[in-house]
Amino acid sequence: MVPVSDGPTITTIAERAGVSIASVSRVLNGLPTRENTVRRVLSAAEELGYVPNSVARSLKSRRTNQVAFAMADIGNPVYLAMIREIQPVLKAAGYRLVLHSTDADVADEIDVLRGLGERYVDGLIMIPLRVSEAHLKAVEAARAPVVIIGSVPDGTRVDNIRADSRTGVRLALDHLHSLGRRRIGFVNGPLDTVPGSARSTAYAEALTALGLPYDENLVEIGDFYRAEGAAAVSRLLARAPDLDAIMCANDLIALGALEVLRRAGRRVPEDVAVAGMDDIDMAAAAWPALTSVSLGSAERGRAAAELLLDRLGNGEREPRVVTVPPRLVVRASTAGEETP
Amino acid sequence: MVPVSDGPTITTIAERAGVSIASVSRVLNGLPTRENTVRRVLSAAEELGYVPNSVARSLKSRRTNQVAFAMADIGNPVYLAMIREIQPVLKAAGYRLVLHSTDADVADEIDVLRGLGERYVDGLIMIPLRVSEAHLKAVEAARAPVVIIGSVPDGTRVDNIRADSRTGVRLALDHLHSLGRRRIGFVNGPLDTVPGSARSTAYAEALTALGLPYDENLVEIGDFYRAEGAAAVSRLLARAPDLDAIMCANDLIALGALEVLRRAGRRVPEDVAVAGMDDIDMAAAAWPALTSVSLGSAERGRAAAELLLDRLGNGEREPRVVTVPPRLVVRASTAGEETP
DNA sequence: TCTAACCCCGTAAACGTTTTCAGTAAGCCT
DNA sequence: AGGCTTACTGAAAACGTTTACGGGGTTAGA
Repeated sequence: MVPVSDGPTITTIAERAGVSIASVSRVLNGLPTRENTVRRVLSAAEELGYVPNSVARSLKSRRTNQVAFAMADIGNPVYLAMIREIQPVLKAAGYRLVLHSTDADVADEIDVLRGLGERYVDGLIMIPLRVSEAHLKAVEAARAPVVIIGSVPDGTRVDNIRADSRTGVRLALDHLHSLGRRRIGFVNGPLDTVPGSARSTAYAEALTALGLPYDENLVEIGDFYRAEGAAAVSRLLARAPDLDAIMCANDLIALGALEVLRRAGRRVPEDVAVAGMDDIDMAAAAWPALTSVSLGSAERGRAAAELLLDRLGNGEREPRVVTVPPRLVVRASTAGEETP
Repeated sequence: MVPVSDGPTITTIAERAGVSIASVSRVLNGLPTRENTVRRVLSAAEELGYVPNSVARSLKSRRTNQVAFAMADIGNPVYLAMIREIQPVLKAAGYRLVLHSTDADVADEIDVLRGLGERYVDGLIMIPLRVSEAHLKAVEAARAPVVIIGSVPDGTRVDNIRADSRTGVRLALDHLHSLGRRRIGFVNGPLDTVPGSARSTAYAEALTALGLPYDENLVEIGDFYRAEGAAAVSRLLARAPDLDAIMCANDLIALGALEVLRRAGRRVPEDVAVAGMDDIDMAAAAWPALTSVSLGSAERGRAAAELLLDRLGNGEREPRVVTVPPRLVVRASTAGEETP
């Protein structure tokens, strides 16, 4: 466990096997070599417990076999679901995963992008919570392939994975409407975030499509976490006590909503139906189990990894945009039969 | 975004500034240099948008500024809690985090350890689910500092972070006992895992200490996941319908237990009290909120990171063992007043 | 004016690989 | 047997840094 003196290198092997380092390299890389040489080199390598130095290899080959993933916060189950898909895909392709948690700090995210110049990774998958001009500039200037999860302006020259939260919100609201709900509240996260703004627009549009009025009293802004979500739901309940459903911009908020409603003595779904978004693992484990719109976190993660690998194999192709369709997962919090 | 022709190197800068690469390097590293040279180099670097190549730097300096974290499965909330602590500590010290998910596969874990020879990281934090002879051998032979989270045999020459699940189980059982529970079931994960075996012993010991008999019918083995845990709880309920409490070897199992009990029409905690271990985020969000023994995942993560950093600064000190004390977090699932 | 001391700077080696290029030995054909 | 091809090998360069070493210029002291 204590750092060993100094590991063997191909030079050590070459000396012991009585050949040149070139031959050693060839043998180790499976290039055609005389049987006898192969044997000598391999046994020397074996005896010495040789392990190739990946740093030296990277310097020469200009590839690190590492890919970075940058997100706001590993604690967020959505990002976690993505990592769970990304990791095996990369691993299968021989890449290691380097993790960056940026706390949604723009400067930090730009740093990551500029850091690509250091060449410690071959590519980057990034999921910025907010997308600024600075981001776009940095992305275009990046020294390695980048895949962005989360919509960027059309025309940005970057591989892009998108969720379709517009359709997603629409699915949920249609569902609530079909259950007879007409006073449907909406609890969102910050409007200056990518998901926040998209879902805000989507809510308004869906109401219009359903012929329901947009009532400011039915909308509340908090943050994408449980505690903040719960607080926002409390405010919403106070302002619009007559609501019969709450659409939450993500599942963490929805979990907070369940808690608040329970404390307030409102039955879910009888009195108030609750729907979330993202379909995180916890949604199924909640009680009542949470109806949620899956935005395909896992699929987006996988798609991002695949897109990046593809790009790493072919640097010159045109940027691609992949949109992952949403899917409504109906559970007890809207359509439940169970009562406590 | 498309890979740029070829980034500037110190050679490029040297040419433009009309100095040698040595001077460039000196300036960039802040070594004493004539004012005039400094200015020329810095402005050349600026104009060229120079970013140092970390691979070349690593090759020379023999440090990568990367640390690996290897665990069975990123999906597990316990490991996640650890990562959340480890990441910022490492980041503050200038290290990047490389993630390995091993699926608890021994061969895979050994691979990670042997991979240290490739020198792509300066150190490793590993949390093996099972600890075999092969592990210990590989750890002792590792070419870079290693910190193991999870007990290893005394005397193993490796920095080691331990939870104290013995005391943890004891805390929970004392608590249940003090609430008047006497038929306390136990749902565990596989006995050949580090936590599984520790908690199994601890359960038996705690019963003895409390003067309660060990009843085989009260013990069931499943796996450390919700679904498997739920199945195990079902079997347990069938075998011992008279139990009045269930101690679960982790919170995922406990969440499964809540579900099964609810379906079975048993009230929690009135009919059956439920306690878990690990105190994952979800425990507080469950309903009823889950009593859980915190084994200090966050603290263990942080301690591991700090121990590794310390070791990276001082390779020769004696291995250290840090034990993080458990803490009982009482919530509604054992001591709740609320009823549905 | 000469020497000593000092300060910068450039040359070159080194880190551990991969890869090009040229050379040698062996085998084959005529 | 001599020339040609083939098959393998070794020397050396290269990847982009850091750093030991020594040389050259300047300044100060004698």
